[in-house]
Amino acid sequence: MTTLAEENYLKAILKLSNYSLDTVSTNAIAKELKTKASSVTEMIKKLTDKKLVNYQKYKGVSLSKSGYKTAIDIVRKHRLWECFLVSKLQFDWDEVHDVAEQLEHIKSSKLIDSLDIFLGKPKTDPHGEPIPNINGEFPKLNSLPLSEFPDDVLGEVIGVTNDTPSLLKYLDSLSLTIGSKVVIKKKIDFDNSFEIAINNKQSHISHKVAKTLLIREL
Amino acid sequence: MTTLAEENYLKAILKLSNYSLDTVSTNAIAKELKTKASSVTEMIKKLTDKKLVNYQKYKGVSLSKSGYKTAIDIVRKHRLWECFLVSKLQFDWDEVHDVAEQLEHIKSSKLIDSLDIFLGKPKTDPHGEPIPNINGEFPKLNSLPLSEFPDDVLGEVIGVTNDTPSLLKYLDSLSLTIGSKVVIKKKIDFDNSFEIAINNKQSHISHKVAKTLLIREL
DNA sequence: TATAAAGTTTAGGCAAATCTAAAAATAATT
DNA sequence: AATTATTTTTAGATTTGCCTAAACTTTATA
Repeated sequence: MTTLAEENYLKAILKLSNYSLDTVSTNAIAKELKTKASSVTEMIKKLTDKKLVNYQKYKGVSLSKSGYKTAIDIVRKHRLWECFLVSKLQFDWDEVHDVAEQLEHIKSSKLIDSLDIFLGKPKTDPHGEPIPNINGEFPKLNSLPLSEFPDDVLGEVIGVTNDTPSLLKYLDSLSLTIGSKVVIKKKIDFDNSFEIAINNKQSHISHKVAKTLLIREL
Repeated sequence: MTTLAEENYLKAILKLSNYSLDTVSTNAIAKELKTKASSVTEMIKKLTDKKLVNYQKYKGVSLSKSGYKTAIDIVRKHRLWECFLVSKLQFDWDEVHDVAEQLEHIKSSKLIDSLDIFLGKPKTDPHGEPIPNINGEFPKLNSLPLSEFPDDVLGEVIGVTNDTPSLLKYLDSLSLTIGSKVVIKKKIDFDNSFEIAINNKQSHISHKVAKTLLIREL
């Protein structure tokens, strides 16, 4: 059985490895979890003992197969609970994160599988992030970040890969939400920003914001 | 903010005081939480510092006003989550306890109040236990334990004040579930047991079981 | 390629929550 | 009322997860 702290470490490693089995550095984990590198080293040892990660001193950690599955299950729970909060309890999409952060640690496979069915086995959470299925596999969503989307092609926003409330509020203010139609009009080389049309209305966004938007070609 | 351990102590004290502000002994708490009296003493000191209980050495503890409200809120959460599991996720009533035990510690008043509305503000949980409202008040349910119910009067089972799975399975096997019609036919003095009719079918139950059944006169 | 800088680990402590064993207070019994 | 039994508290350890400071590796730079 994994503790709450262990689960948060596994989740951080999964995120920093871009949902792969790639190696992640001690400092990166410390930064992600707002803790100290020495604490990370200690926890890595415990995770190693439990065979949840592979580790070599000074060389970084990577998730083991079972660590990967454990971490994916937490992501699955987090995203399903976000769906529940938004679609059943009328939460706004910028209010769900902290509560889902708690709910993701509830241990009951019957609970999460029933919830999945109750919600109609959603493929994405309210921010458009893909939800791993019961076997830990991600659905394929044929989408690209806006920052990599081709110019002058009509696309639809299907997700936001960051749920910082300030970003979500900003996007709301631009009417740049799930379902919005977007076209890249011009790329500004100087700062990598974008002139775009949102539902045919002219606008401008930074590269940092463009990276967070998932777009599907229409 | 209360820790998980603190919340479990408050809940135990509330239960042992019969949902009052009565004094409870150290040993009783230790037994309820399957821990040692010395651990209880230590925790009581912390709860005292946080003004959640009133305490005098060797004289037992009682909940303070704020401790009572905190404990009642946990009970409210526990019972609302049980409703959710049974009515929305198709759990059986004998499967909900362990999961609700985890869910009751999720901290978000918006979550629990939305859940309450989503469920239609239920007055009782799947075992018939009353659910405190948002102000911590119990609904009145005009019912009695079967052990105190008058003879030869038709009643309806509206609750079971104990959710041990073995009891619930036993009650299922007797068809003695919420909504069943019962009449006490005879009290057996020797062991305080009861001859009863369940939906007009003759049966026999112990005093211990009769105490757990909440009956409303029809 | 030596040396400085950055990253990582070890050593030693701290707080929360638990335990055992022993001491102290209260309650029960002769 | 004195003694025994029970209950409660204290003292001292243990585990988990975190911290700071110092030591050690690796990487970058002059």
